[in-house]
Amino acid sequence: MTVIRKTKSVKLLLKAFEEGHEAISVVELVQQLRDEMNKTTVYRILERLENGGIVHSFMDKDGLKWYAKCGGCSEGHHTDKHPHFQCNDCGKIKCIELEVSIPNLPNHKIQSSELLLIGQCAECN
Amino acid sequence: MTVIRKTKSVKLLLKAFEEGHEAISVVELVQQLRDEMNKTTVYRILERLENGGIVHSFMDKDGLKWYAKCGGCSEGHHTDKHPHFQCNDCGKIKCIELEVSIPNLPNHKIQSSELLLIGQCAECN
DNA sequence: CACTTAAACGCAACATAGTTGCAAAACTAA
DNA sequence: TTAGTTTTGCAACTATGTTGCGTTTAAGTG
Repeated sequence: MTVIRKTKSVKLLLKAFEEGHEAISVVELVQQLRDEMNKTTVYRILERLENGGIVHSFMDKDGLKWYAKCGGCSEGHHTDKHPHFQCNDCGKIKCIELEVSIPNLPNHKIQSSELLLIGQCAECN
Repeated sequence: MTVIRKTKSVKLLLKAFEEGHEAISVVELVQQLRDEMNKTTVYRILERLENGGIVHSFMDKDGLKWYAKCGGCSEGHHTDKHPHFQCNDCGKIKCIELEVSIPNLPNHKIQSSELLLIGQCAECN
């Protein structure tokens, strides 16, 4: 089991996930923390946090990477299969805490799934 | 209604969608057609074809853009909400012709959705 | 505390997907 | 044929994400 050391940088990143946002894009994190740490560090810490089951990642409608705090993941076994909603107007993404039934495909082994809902959020509607 | 002119380049691109593949990444198309046309042309024709409802696009697990032939789209109204399956081993993607029930979110207007299933395909399994 | 070892970090350079502006070429319609 | 519009190629650019490597920081041990 890999231990994630709570370095100064790690703490700063974790704090970013505590502040209202449901999900944050890597681009925004790099921008937000540009005075505190290098962008390479941001990428590497996020990878560590994901491997450790602290956060999970997914791609948005434009192919950019986002992270959000996991609500039921453990190392090596990310059970989070909840969908994400991205607003076409403000671009924000939030986790939708709903179970989605994944279709069963003959001869296929499904390991994970990503459901992205796209539209207009409550604020922009 | 926009008419898509069947230029030589457009015909070549359309042919690429007829040959076995279910979905093709832009990267592969650019590579495949590199002697026939410029990559900018590939991007622009794909955009036209999508607006015309001939093909639809989506992002894969790595944030790369893929296209596939629509089976029920018309201009400006892409009704294709079927999921896509991407193999973790060979990387190929195919359209899954199944209806998926999209959850209803209060105060949200959902305009489209993308469900990507990730695992191992029949060939790699 | 001093020393050793491993993990984390910064920096610069790189790789690659996708975009833009502009001029040349191709096509359409009269 | 000519005039006007659309399409294409090319080069330059933007942006996300990655890699290698040397330096710093932190953890563990005697």
